[in-house]
Amino acid sequence: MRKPEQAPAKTHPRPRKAAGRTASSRAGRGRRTSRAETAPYHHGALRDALLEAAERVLERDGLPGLTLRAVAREAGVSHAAPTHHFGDLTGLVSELAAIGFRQFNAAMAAACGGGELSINERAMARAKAYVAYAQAHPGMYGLMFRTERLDYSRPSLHEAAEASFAGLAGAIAAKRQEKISGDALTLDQAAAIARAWSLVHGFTMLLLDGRLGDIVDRLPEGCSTEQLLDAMLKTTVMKD
Amino acid sequence: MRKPEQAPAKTHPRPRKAAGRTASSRAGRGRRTSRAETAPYHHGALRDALLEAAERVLERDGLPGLTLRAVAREAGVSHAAPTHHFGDLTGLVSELAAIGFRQFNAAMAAACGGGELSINERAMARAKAYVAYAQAHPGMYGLMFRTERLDYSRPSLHEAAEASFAGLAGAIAAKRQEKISGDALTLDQAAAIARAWSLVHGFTMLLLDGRLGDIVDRLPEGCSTEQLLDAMLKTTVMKD
DNA sequence: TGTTTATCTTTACAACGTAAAGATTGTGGT
DNA sequence: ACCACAATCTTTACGTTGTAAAGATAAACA
Repeated sequence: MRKPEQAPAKTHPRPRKAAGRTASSRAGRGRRTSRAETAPYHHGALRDALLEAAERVLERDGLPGLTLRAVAREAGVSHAAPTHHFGDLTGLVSELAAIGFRQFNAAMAAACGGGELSINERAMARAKAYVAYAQAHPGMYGLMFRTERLDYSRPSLHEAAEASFAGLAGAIAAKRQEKISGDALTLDQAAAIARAWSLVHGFTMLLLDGRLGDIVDRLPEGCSTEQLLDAMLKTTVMKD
Repeated sequence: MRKPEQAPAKTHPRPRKAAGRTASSRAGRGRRTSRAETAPYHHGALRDALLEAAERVLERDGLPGLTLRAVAREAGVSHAAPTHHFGDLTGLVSELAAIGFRQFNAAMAAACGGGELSINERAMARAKAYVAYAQAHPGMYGLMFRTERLDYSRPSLHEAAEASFAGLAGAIAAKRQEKISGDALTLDQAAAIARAWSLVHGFTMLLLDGRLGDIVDRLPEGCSTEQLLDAMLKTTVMKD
């Protein structure tokens, strides 16, 4: 009864057999203490478990490996279980992206720290945290910024992504010592925001795609990508 | 027997039966044994026809619609025909991306024009051509810059992409009135190149993803994205 | 002319997303 | 306590995709 799934995966995808999951599923029906390690018919917190499994699959196998069935295997449930919680692949991916945006925002907020940093130092710290998050979680960052399968009409995703934008705009406003009136921008303000975001986002994308490799390889001895980022930002960030 | 191909298309994809296909005589060879109406078994120039079909499919249906079978349908051949010419989907996509890079480079070179522009004007023209190409061919641009399924070990793709980088680096060098010694860069030079590329690339990606919508909507009356790009570049491009 | 080779088609298979129906368990009403 | 109902998870099924392999056809070549 359990055989049609978890097939050998003969072609190109990573075999990467699911580790555990052997004697678990059909074991105890009688006792229902909800503390047992055995997987009962009702998981109890499958939705969160699926999202965690999805993040593992994403960072391990990359975006093309992030499939509904792979996530279900990773979580140890039937291949159709995710559908019930997320509707379809777009739903799962969008909820995962929302988590990513929250992590991302938290990382940048933490980098800004308390009040012991100057405005300029905070802007630099935020930019570095931006790139650092993407390097630490390339799968997540790719999911958030390069997938067409995101449904921004989902409140959780829309909200988390909006917070990301608001944080950026707020930082720019603080640097210019202006207050942004939520509904209107001058051309200069808009250009400053677009410039900062485009610069950091573009650098991150090119870096993750390995397209800056040609540049990094030609740097003087001992120069890292962080120094490159630093040098790149120094003239631009300082002048807004 | 079953007729698994070409009939159903029940869900979203377009049926779009092969239309023309009569003018496939296409000379090229000494012998024209091709019947006037019926398609000859041997196409004659299927490789190029597939690439053109792929570009049509891409711009019409987007990246997710660009499948081997869809391209074969568009070209009016069997679903396995592309495999013979490109090996696999990565091969087809990579060759198409190479074409995209060549179009892209040609567009930027044309925008720089002859010698009637100043160095700064040429840099601006190049940046605007960059964004304009992406807006005119969003599918192609997405294919070139956001797909993981590219095989840069293919000479055609590697070469075309390399030319893109060389053109950019050359433009920066011209602006700084330096000559770049192909094998080494100072940190300042590298930062200038990374800055220009990141800025334009990031802006383009955010624009195509609709993530600048919040900014554009808050612009003063009658401000277009071109003006935003202009304002964004003006301070930065001018100072390198 | 006959053979060989390149090109295209047919057939086949595993993986995928998704819909629908069945099985199991938690929950609320009486 | 009991039972109907709803939520959760599994099975089954279908159409899609990429890709391998074998068959058919036309061009090239001896």
